[in-house]
Parts: sequence; structure tokens; C-alpha cells
Amino acid sequence: MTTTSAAEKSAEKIAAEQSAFLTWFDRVKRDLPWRRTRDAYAIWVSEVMLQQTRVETVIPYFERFLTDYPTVFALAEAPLDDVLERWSGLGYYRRARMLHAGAQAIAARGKFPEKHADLLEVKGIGPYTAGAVASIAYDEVVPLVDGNVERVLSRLRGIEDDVTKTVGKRAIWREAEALVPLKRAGDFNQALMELGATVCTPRNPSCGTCPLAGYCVAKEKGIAADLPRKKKAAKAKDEHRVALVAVRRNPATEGLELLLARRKPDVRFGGLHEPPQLVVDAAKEDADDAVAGDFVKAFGVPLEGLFPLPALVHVLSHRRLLVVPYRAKFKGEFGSDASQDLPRALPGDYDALIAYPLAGGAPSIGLSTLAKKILASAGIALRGR
DNA sequence: AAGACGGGGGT
DNA sequence: ACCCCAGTCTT
Repeated sequence: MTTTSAAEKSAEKIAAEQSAFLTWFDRVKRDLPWRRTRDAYAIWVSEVMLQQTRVETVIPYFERFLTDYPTVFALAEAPLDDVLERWSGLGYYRRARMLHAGAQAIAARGKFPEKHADLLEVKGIGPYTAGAVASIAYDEVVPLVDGNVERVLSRLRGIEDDVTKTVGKRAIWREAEALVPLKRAGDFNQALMELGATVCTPRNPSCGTCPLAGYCVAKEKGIAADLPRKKKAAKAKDEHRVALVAVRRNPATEGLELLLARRKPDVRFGGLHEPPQLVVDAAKEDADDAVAGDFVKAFGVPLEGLFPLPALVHVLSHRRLLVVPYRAKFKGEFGSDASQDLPRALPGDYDALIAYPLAGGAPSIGLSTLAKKILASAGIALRGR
């Protein structure tokens, strides 16, 4: 009769849990595009796209991005405007700019980073993404924590600390690190996330079909649906804006052109183009004459025939944008090259103003979903995808 | 520690 | 309405 120490029992339990995750994952894992490759670059792209973004949303963006930029070198050589155009609609556009900058840094270095520590050095790669790329592409034994893992592990271990706070986050990472196996670390990490996405869901978790149900502290206590605990997010604040949808007939080319402004790199919708906008007081947005004057003064572009369109609402995580679009004709001297800044100070978040040809032959540019909504409300659809 | 940063889907 | 999503960076 051999004795079994507490440490040995704990190791046995962990081994059984790891096995339960992996066996389940092998049986039910979804066939996703980024699961058909071990290319670290492709996995990196997928992980950045998946930050705060659902799998179903990402799939078409990922497919197109990898077709257009099959290697890190191809991405590094692409113009930022092209990259932003391919990111258009995905949101969190800083991700795209950091991915592009990261690709250029890696290309200059000549070789894709292969270690967790080196991945962490890349801008835009944080603890989650470094863990994902290192474990999935290289099977490095490192943990990862995302929203799914937070939920699965808080329940499995019965962690009741607020996971939005340092103590709670540290507790989750500690469990993730203790659980990641020496073999198949990448598959295990994906299994953790897959379980969170398909079984251990935020509301109504399917504990009846969960392969870890026999180990789950929260299930035993009957509090699975109450975990993870987190403080409520702040409510979005209203922001009133007016937008200028102005077109002209180019005297030289006879082509129709649309007035667009480019946003500065490090602001909301950074680097994207949009109909020029101004933030206004709620009371002022319907005073047409004043708005016309403000547009002319702010952008230095002569306007005629300005008239308002129905207001539209665009909701972000922390702002509710209430936009009144205005239609007008404009005159002035502009090129279509976004790199040619106007010889004047632009207001607010803009660093360039361009006349964008609506017919074709124009460079590709990125538009936010809000910008597309504004243009659509004015009856304008830009060509392209 | 708290905010900023998009957009869509589910309940 | 409210919550959540294969998070990271800045202040």
C-alpha cells in the first residue's frame, strides 16, 4: 500500500482535467480557417482580428487579408491605407495600424519571432496574443487568458474575485499557468477557449454536456451562471456631431468627387477617411445657417446648397454618436492624394482633406462603419468591397 | 485603476 | 437596455 501525498493527488487531478479538455476538443473542435495552418504570421493575424471580436465576424476578413497579404513581408510592404481598407468595418482600427507597424518591424528584423518573450516585444501583442501565438504556432508551454478563459476558470475553480480588478485577474492567470500541459499546449489553450465559446457560455451554461462538470467548483456550488464576477461598465455618453457630405464636378476630369477628411493616427477611427465632421452642442445641431458657417470656417471650403438630412445614431462602447448629416456642393483646389495636406490648419482630429473620385481610379481608403452610414444616408455608395 | 477604443449579436 | 466578444495601450 503506497501513500499518496496531497501534491500527488493535485497533480493527478490536473492531469485528468487536461485530458478532459483535450479529448473533448479533439472530438468537437470547429473547423476554422486559422486552424488549418501552423504559420505563426497567419495565426498572429487571426489573433489580432479576434481581439474583442467574434469568430463569425472575423472569418471573411481573415480569408481576404491572408489572400491579399500572404506573408509578413507582403503586409510590411503594403501601404497603410490599403491595410485600413481591408480592416474597414472590423473596428478597433488601432489594431490594424499596430499590425502593420509590427509587420514592418518583423520584416526589418528578417525573421518572425518564435518565443513568447520576443512576441511580447511587438507593439499590439499583449499577454493574451503572445500566449496564443507562442502556444498555437510553436507549442511553447505558456498560458493565455481571454474572456472565455476568464469565464471557464473562474467557474472551474470557483474564483469569486472581480475579474476586472488586479486580484481577480492574477488569480485567473495563476490557474491558467497551473493548468497548461507540457504537451499540446496550443491545443489545450484552444480547448479552454472553445469550451468557453460553446459550452461554458455567459448565460445558461450547458453544464449537462460539459466535459469538466465533475471538476467544476461553481457547478457544485450552484453559482456557475453568476461567475465571473465583474463590475459594470460605464454607460456610453452622448456626443453630438454634424457631418458634411459634399460633392463637386471636377472641372478638369468632369468626374464627380466627394470631400473626405483623414483622421489623425492616434484618435478614434485613426487613419480612416470620413465626411468631415464637427462636434457640436446638442442645442446647435439644427441651426442650419450656423452649421454652414462652421463648416466653411473649419475646413476652408466654399459651400453652396447646404441642407440637413435625417439624424442617425451610431453606438460605440463608450460613446453614443448622434450625427446630423448635411448635403452640399463644394468648390476648391484639392488633389485626391491623401498625403497632400491642405496648406491650412484642419480642425479637431483631422490631418488631411481630399477630393475623392466617385467613379474609379482612386486609391483604396478605409472607412468606418459610421462613415459608410453617413454616406448611405446621403445616397452615396463608394465602390469596392 | 480607469478610460479609450468599434461594431455586431444575443437575450 | 444590457452584456459580451480569442485585448491592448495610454493616462
